[in-house]
Amino acid sequence: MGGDAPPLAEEGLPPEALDRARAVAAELAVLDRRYHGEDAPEVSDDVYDALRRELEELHRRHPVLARLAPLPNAVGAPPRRAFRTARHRLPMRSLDDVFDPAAFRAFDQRVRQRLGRADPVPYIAEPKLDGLALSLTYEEGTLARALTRGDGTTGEDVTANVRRLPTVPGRLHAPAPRLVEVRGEVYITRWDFERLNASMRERGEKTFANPRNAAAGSLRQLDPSVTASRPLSFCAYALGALEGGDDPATEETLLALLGRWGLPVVPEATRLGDVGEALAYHEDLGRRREGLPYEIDGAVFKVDDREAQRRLGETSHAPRWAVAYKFPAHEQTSRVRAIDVQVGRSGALTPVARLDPVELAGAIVRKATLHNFDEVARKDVRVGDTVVVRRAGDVIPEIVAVLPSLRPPEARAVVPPERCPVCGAPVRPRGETRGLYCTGGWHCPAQLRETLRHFVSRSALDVDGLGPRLLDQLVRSGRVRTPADLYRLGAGDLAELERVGPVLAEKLHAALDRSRRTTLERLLYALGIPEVGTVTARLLARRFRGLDALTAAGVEDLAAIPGIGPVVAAAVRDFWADPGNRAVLEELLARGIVAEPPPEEATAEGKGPLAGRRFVFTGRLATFGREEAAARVRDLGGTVGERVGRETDCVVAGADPGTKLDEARRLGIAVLDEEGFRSLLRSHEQRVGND
DNA sequence: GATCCTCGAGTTCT
DNA sequence: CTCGAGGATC
Repeated sequence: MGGDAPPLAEEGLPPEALDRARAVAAELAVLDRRYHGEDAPEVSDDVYDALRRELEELHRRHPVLARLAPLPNAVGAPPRRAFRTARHRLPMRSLDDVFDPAAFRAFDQRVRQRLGRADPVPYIAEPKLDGLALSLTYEEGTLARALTRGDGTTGEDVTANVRRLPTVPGRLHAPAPRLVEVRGEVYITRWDFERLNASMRERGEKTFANPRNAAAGSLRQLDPSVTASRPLSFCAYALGALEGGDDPATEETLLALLGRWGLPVVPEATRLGDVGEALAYHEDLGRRREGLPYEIDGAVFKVDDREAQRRLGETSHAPRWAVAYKFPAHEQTSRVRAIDVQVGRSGALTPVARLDPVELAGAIVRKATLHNFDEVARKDVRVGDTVVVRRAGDVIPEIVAVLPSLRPPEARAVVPPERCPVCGAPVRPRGETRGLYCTGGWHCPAQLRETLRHFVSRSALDVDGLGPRLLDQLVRSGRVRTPADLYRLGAGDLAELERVGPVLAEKLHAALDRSRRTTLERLLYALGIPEVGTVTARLLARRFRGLDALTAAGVEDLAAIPGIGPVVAAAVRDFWADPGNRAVLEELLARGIVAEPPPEEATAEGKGPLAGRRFVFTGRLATFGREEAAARVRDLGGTVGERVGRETDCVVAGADPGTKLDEARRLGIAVLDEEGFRSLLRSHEQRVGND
């Protein structure tokens, strides 16, 4: 066999693997050209890396693909014509990447094996700044030439621009060798980046997508005076060619030498004794990443001993003695397996992309919302597409963009459904927002289940243990048709559900029973009145203090409440006007729901030591939950907001604070840590107690 | 009528 | 967290 097989019928190579590999290789080549030829690549490094890893993985699985669809010469792009080009004395290589501790340990293993050492090898570690690599040649101590990396062999001559950078010395402080090539990174701090973009916006110019693009774009200006006006920083981290001087024995002494020459040296560089310390360094840097003044995408580890470096040598594209240990990507590529349609409690139909699982900022992401069908159309997401996925604010996955060149030919655009995918009821657009809604109401199992989920949620009636799976069973078996039906269930009924034994049934029954005693504002929120969330529910509860007064209230009475206008008032009115809603409310009350009005003091406004003061919480508080903390503030007459604005008086920051803390600092708003907050409460609560 | 802020509603994963 | 839109304010 095999003798007369056609040349391309390679053993076990599925044709789709070949197609995919070729498509990815072609896309990488395009990105390469764009990245090196212009300054505004459409996709981030993360995306580029993800595609490259995918192709490498295909090569591993089907080695023949390495020949049929090779990795494009990673840094092989024509430099921009406008700059003169010059060859590097020594090629500027890239570094191999690793992404997890196991791969880093494997790197260390290889190093020690090649060096024939059983004992630990010390490393120098430094943050990997997200900027633009630069090579500076000093002759007799004077800056003679500055080259970008270019394709690694040949770079662009940006000497005139670099001479205008305040952090690059024109002359080295003595004693300098006859010729030395210093390598480092041009970058821009987060703060400078913000300011630069702000001023570009003011002048109506295009802003930069990220600090790296800003640094690259600013350095590669044809007019050096423009470069001079940009807030570029530089730091040095390596030596290239060296003539007429002593080669330092270790990376540590090398960095010290760079410093003595008057060059800014890469910050946070640290010598580490072994792998364990290296891993700890990486972890620590990752924790501090967001707080650093510049953007980094990982850490670089180099064997400290330069003689050992020489013995290790290099592969065709990277040194064997160094590695870039990158942080988990904030952006990744994945493929859309399907586009599901979810039905929310209001009947809203939401398209959700089911994705090939990818790790993103430390979590495995399988789904990403597409919000509505307009968005699907605008982004033109199709089943089978390769997409760029990001976790917005490192939390909620979103599809940033589609890579259209990787679209398989059979991918078809998604058609918005005409009938609810769950209950088959017709679908209608609602209002101006062109979202689609299922018209099935509580006959639609999905709508009913989501309504119940809201009803038992923590801010509503807070029934512990009644999750979506159980609710789904209750709905589908017909045991529950309205929220009030929940209170008809006995422990026996609950025990009939799948995966519910007598013990759990008893617990659920008790939880339901407990939830009967609640507050008016919780009940109002639980009912799911359109336009009424927690805040509006509280306003209504404080003003009317009872369901009879509330259901009898006219639109004018409602709209008279500050914070409630005609739209919300009408929504509340309409809700009570619906006989079905009234029936559910009556039945809830008949089944023993007791809604406590808010305490009298809370009704009076502008009282209490914190009256008129607005608090916002961010981060995790160790000694109480967010809700409890908020309740304590309100007890003292203060208000609690969700977002930081000019109205905010005080931000309370717990562990791992979010962007709200930055916003507070920016606006110059008082910030309390948890301890400060507790003592504030203590002092005021005592005074109230003593009255 | 424009502008700024806040609220509601939808979303993911641990 | 983000979006869109309601409400308050000038």
